[in-house]
Amino acid sequence: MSKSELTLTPVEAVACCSPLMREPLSADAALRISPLLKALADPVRLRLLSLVASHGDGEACVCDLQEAFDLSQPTISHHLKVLHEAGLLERAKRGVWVFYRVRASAFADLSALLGGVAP
Amino acid sequence: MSKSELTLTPVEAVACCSPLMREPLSADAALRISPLLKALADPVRLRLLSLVASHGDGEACVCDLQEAFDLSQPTISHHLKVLHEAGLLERAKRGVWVFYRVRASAFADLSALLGGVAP
DNA sequence: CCTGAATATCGATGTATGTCAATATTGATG
DNA sequence: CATCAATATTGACATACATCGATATTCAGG
Repeated sequence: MSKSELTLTPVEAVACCSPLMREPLSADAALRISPLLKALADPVRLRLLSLVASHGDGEACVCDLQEAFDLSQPTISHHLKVLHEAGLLERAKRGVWVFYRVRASAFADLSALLGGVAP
Repeated sequence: MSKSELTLTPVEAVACCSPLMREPLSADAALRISPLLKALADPVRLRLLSLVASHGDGEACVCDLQEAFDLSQPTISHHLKVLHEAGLLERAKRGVWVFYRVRASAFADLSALLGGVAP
């Protein structure tokens, strides 16, 4: 599929919003932002994200991540997909391995939205 | 049930954690933090929070909030309860009315967790 | 090519969650 | 105290989601 201008990842949808605390969020904006928070709002995904982010070189192979959990391989794969589709993780396939990397800007945007530190 | 010292609201559980990006989140910490994000991860609750925060005086009556939604009264009441139990909103009953107010520190903590702007 | 390893997808299942209508509770007021 | 208005609780229902086992896909080596 091509990436049209109309399909934003949840992360992209957040970047353009004034902080939550300054003015009422439109119903539309809320609908675009909530999937990003849903993606974050799971203990396994929080740890996955944190593991990737704090891994050497900011990149981690799926095989590195599985070991940290007592969950099946499909389950980990599912969670990584959710994080990727939300725009929080980048995917890179090298040989048989798949490496994930955190999209740093995602967290700056989220932090701006929530923290409300006005520019 | 009484509120013992051992039961923290999700917000209280976040305050003590180093940023997501610096070191791997423990399974335990992830379990304590995720309910807070779950509370946020709903479009209605995002708007409720934003409405309360941006309302005059930082405080809003339930009656003010209902009008903004095309949802039943019990549904709004339910969402406000979720936000309150997560530690994101304070409740104050005055007469027949109930007023909600944002717990400002909650967002500072969240922002610190996600943004990773180390102190 | 065939095999094995790494990852993804599929289908099923139990549990959590958003929503509503009905009802309960609480407080102000006649 | 009887009543009405504001909010909360309950019970029911449909949908979403986390998880698993089984299977498919993709790639490297022999």
